[in-house]
Amino acid sequence: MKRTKKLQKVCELGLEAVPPFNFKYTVYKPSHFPTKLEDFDEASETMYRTLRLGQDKIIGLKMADLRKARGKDGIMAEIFSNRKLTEQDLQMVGRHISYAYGLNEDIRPFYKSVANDHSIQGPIQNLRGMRVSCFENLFEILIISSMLQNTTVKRTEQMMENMLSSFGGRVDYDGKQLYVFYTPKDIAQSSEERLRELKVGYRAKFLMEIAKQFSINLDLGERLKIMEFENAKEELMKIRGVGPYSARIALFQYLRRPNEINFDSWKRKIFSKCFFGNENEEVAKVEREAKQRWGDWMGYAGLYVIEDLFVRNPEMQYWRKKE
DNA sequence: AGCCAGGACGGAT
DNA sequence: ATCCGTCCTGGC
Repeated sequence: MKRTKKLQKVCELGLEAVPPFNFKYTVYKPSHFPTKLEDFDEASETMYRTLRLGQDKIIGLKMADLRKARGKDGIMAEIFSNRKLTEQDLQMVGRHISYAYGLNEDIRPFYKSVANDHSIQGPIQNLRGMRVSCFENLFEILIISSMLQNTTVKRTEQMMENMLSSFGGRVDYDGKQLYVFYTPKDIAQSSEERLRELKVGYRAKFLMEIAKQFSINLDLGERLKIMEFENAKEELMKIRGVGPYSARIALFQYLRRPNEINFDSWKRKIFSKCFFGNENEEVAKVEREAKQRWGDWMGYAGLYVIEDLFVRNPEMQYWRKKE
């Protein structure tokens, strides 16, 4: 059991976003299964989230709407840490937040491109300014994708919690206790048998391989960011344990490619119902229809539909856990 | 008890 | 190119 680290407040960082910007639903996605890596406080509309900087610096963030503080679109981030931070460190934190939440992306071309599709206008009105969020690095998002594979969300949550409580760091700041994601080395130094005890099943082997890859290949994520999407997809699928499903998650979330979406079991049902009025249409048909309506913005449109559904029906979380 | 769902792989076709 | 058995766990 790792000791809890107390973090002290270092400073604040105001990060502007290209308008329109929806703070709440950019930093907080109701459809995402909860982990103790972050905590969204509904009452104060504040997002707490941890981040690792290099080997030994741990960051705790407390993020709020920049509009409240300065009347501008963006994020006001209070930064907590276990170490003294240099100017360069702060720049890295700022860049991470900006990229993770797509603050510099202009999403108006998306709205324009789907203006003729009636079915998406409600979600766009309700969530206007929402972007894809991916606070994870490539290693982390691939671990999460692996745990989403071939199982139910309920079990994914269990696997995440088991792995985080065994290998993750623990921090305490501003009255919140959160985990910090483990590093590739933390896993690589462990063993497949140990992972199996944490109920990750046959994934143990894959998780171990991914961890070993990333403990050698530290900048794979950055390399993929400057590649063509199709080449990046190929590179991702060279990693054992990463197939089309996981690659798509990484492409959509981490690389921010706007047309990627997996019509997995529960999304297939939702979109089948949405397009055809019944839950039973097959994946290929659902995918064809989505492509037809939303073209290259298929992933983004899907995100708006799903998040809107979860915002309006909080009980969706419980429905999905069974799927 | 046995059977199934959920991705990825690897071997067979 | 497509199909099939296998990996693992929890739920029926």
